Amino acid sequence: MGRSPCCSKVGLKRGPWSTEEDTLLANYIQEHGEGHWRSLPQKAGLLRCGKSCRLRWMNYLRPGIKRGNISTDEEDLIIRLHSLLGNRWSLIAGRLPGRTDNEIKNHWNTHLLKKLNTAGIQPKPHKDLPKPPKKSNKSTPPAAGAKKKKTKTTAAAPKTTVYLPKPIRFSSAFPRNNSCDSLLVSGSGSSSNEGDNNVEKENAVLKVSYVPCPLFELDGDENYDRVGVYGDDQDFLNLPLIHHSDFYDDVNMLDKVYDEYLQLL
DNA sequence: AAAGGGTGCAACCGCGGAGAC
DNA sequence: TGTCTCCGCGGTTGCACCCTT
Repeated sequence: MGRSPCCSKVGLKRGPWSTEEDTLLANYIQEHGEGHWRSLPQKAGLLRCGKSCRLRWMNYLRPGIKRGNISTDEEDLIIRLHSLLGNRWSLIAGRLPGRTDNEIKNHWNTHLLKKLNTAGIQPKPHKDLPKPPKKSNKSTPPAAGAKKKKTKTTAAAPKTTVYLPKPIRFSSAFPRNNSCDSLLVSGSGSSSNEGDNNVEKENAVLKVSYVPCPLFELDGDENYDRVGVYGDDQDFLNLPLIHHSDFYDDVNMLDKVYDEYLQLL
């Protein structure tokens, strides 16, 4: 195909953005709106490539961006969403208002991964899962792990079904307060002293939080989809779990996970 | 106080999807 | 149907800052 580079690198500035550049970009977007990133730098008087402008806007300049201080609740949610979605940072970010995919990705790689490792958990995003079906909706991203060297989806791919379950609450099953402490597993033994051993407690939270589940697809608005990656005739709910877990051994548990997720939102 | 290593974050890179033509 | 462009995504890198010795 001979894809041309997104921008000629000759004469374009790289590296950290100056406040002057930020101002130029922000002013231009305020006036003209987002989009047309390729032509934006020239029009805005920036010596940057469009991708760089877009990234700067999305991750830093965009109104409503929260920076730093990711709370434990947010961490918890990230872990849970990651267990559901894998490395689909944009989807995860979409569930955390004011957070960017880049920030979440960085936080995951620098903080949460370590925490999980400390807790003896090896996060396994759904690399081995079948790819989610392409939705007609443009917002559907590719499956995590299907990024590099991925082959084009075959035209003969089976027709897929998108499930749109109604949220059903199971609050009694997973009683939950703000910090999800109620999800602590008492099986590991001493949970007698409340709030004393923070590390153990945190690890327990992590152990519960990071539970591999079948793949879910979130759409852009406040609805959610359960995406069947299976053929029309197959009953998604009857399919076995792809990742086995001590915690989730039946379909009801999946619904509970769903409910937890909804409650978190 | 200085050096070295570690950490965290901003930015870049390369790829694929989607749409236009 | 094939090609091209734009856009967005996830993985990776570079570097400034922080911490330890």
